[in-house]
Amino acid sequence: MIKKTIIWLKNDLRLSDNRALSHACKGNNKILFLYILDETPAIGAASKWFLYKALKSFKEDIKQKYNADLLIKSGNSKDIIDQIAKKYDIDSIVYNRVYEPDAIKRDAKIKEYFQQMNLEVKTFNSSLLFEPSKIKNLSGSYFKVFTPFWKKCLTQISNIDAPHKIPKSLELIKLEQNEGLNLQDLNLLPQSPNWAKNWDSLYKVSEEEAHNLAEDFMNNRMLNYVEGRDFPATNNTSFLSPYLHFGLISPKQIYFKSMIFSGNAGLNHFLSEIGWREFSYYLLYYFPDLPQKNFKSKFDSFPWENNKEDLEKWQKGMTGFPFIDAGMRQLWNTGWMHNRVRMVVASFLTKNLLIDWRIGERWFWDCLVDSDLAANSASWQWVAGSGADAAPYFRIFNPITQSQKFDPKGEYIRKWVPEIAHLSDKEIHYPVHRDEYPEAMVDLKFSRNRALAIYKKIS
DNA sequence: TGAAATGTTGGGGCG
DNA sequence: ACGCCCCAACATTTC
Repeated sequence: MIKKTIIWLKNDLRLSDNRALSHACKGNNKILFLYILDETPAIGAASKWFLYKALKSFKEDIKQKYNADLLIKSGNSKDIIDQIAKKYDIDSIVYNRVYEPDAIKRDAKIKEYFQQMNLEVKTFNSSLLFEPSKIKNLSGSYFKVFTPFWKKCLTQISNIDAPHKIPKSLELIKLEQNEGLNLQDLNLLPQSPNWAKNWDSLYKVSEEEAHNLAEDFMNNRMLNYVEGRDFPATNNTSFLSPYLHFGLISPKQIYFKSMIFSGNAGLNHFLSEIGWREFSYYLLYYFPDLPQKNFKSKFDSFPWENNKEDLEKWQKGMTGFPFIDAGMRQLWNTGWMHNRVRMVVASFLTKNLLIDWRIGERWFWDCLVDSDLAANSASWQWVAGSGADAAPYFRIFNPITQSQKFDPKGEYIRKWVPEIAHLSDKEIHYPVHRDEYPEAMVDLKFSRNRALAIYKKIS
């Protein structure tokens, strides 16, 4: 008997190691590829650009490999699936789980609804190495500190099943003419101004490219990862974050690919970065308010100043601190910022400017191509000190020292803050008022001590 | 996945 | 030769 199956795509825009897809291809199934733009949560502007490219590539891939079309819809997921299920006489719905709190709630309702309608609903984990519900500490509760969490995960890492291959062939449900939307109709691309007009040269977005990046990283930079990862002027990180977020590559694929470096320090470090991603999802799973609420409630009484002009200077990269401004401009112009610099600008915003981490989180959310609710909120809380296993309150980065350490020749600064590119390697780290370039917006010593006093009081 | 303040040590200049 | 001081350089403590 032939079963008609919807494969409901979310942040799993790939054909290889797509657990829901490989399941749907087993047995006597006819498949309908469905993508619904159901913004839960609302997607940031830069991420929308990446999503557009990812969908475009996925659409092309299924066309080329299976001569399949992607049915694109926008709106309420349940209503849309319901309508399609009825129209095409669907028997079964399969999808890979997502782990954002609102989406979990939404999907639970959807699953229940269709099961009651006697449809088969099958879900899979295709975006995490470890299912959050399966990792617990000895007392049966959840880990709140990264190291023991990751240690526990590592004891189970050899159980991870190998990535699935791309299904060779599949049967299709024939779509009616003009069913669904054109990709353009989703309004994912910026119009006026089109700030992403040169982004095609920055990102090739495809499943194939995700694997190329992973391999390029492993072949050329993994061995130097421990040291190299900290220098924003160099290209020593994997650059995989947006591809991971939208599922153009899975963490299991990355893990298996990286096994040739087994035992290497670079690999362990790299895997622990994957581990932080897992930990972020894990925390979000057990503490669904993570994007809004301080994990440590002591921080609820933190006297944030939230000065609007200060925030704007930070957002525009006009703080007068070259390293900070380089980072903020890299973010604005490219939708990405080097991890080392993310920590420094976040520390500056929360500690030197006393601006609420949630405001910084929102800015990153809108500007990053790799915006990820779990990673973004967990990381901002980590920097602010309000998070689980957070940086201690007194760990305040000095943007000048960080600049001297991690951009010793000022290459990163020169690239993004050209107004001061003529300064010497020595001078370039220090705030200088030059023409359009502003004076330092705060006194580091003063603002540091002010933050210390406040943090000391509330913790 | 800090930085600054404070403490300790040891070499060298000097009377 | 010796004690004294200075001050890097490193170590420890504190925030």
